[in-house]
Amino acid sequence: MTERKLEILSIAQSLFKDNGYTATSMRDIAKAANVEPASLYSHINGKEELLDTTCFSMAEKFINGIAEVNDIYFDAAQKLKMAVDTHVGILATNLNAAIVFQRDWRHLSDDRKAAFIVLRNQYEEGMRVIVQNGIDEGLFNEVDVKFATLTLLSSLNWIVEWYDAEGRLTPAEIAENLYNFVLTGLKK
Amino acid sequence: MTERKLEILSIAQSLFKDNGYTATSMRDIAKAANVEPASLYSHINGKEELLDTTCFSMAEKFINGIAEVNDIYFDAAQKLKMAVDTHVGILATNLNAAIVFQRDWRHLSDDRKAAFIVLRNQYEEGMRVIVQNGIDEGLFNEVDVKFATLTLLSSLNWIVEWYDAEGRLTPAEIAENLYNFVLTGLKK
DNA sequence: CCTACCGATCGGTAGG
DNA sequence: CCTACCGATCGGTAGG
Repeated sequence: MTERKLEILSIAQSLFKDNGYTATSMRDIAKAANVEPASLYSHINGKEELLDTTCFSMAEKFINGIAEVNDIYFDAAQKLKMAVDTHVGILATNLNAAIVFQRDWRHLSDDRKAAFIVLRNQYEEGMRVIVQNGIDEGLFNEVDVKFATLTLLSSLNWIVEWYDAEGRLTPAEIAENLYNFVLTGLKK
Repeated sequence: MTERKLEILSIAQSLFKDNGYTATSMRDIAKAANVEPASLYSHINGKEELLDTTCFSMAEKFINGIAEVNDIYFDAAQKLKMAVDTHVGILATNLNAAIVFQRDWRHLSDDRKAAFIVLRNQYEEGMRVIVQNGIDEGLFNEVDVKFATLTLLSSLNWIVEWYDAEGRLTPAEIAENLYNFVLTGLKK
């Protein structure tokens, strides 16, 4: 990927984040990139490529992250901490792309969408393994694994809705708060 | 609101849920309603009215729900249970509208969006009050209230992504699982 | 990276 | 609820 292509991708992600993929036109992207609309096509094949690259490059980061965590032989509590840390880190350092990845993958073409969902399920499965490990090791309560993992992931994913790089919490602090909350709950 | 208008609204919500507000055209809605596109305008003022009505009628349901909970003088744990129950109930019985409400409020016009955000903050504040009550009453740990409420709400909101009316869990069971999870966490 | 332009589709209106 | 139609905008191409 050339530098200019990366620039255009980054500009597009910022616009997609603000207005959504569908409501962002190639003319909007061109304007933000200070070129004529037609000029974009010497760098990219079309609008969907921008969405596709965003969704799949993010999916790859998440899958590599969870694979790394599950390759290391610590107990489930430590693995969970690492997974939460990694997840929050990826979101925080790729915030625009993360929002697009979460919100607009539905607008991929049918076959690409199917491929995306496979990766998404793969990641969720990696998380479920950690929760199941925790139960097997006697560290976690005997919760409904599917349900608990979904709830955990929802907390992780919602971060993009309020995370602010200039806010009072660093990604590491967010990850720690989240980990503690998921582990011990509200009850005194 | 006439019966036919409600029908059109319901059809629109179903299409918005599948393809998003922006990617759904008036022609799509007309086709699904078995009328010509121009005929829709004898029932509604325009496309945005469909989104507006959806977002604000859902917001109203949520705000009424939390107000009702906070008006009843039980302890924070019971209030939280009621709030979770109510929230899940509203999502489950208005699933299409709930998805649109969550995903597409960003496409409201600027002033309506501002009004919407006020209502949204009002609801979040209602939830924060419950969490704060719990801490004050010595029932909950001294968590970061803002953070905990956001995490709680994320779990509640994410339900729409996987809830299935024909699935194995009823809304009441989902609410109970969620409440238990948020209260006690994973750790044994 | 530009000028010039394409066919398709958009939300919406006039008038009945 | 329909026919007929509007101006605007869409993603993208031809050719340089």
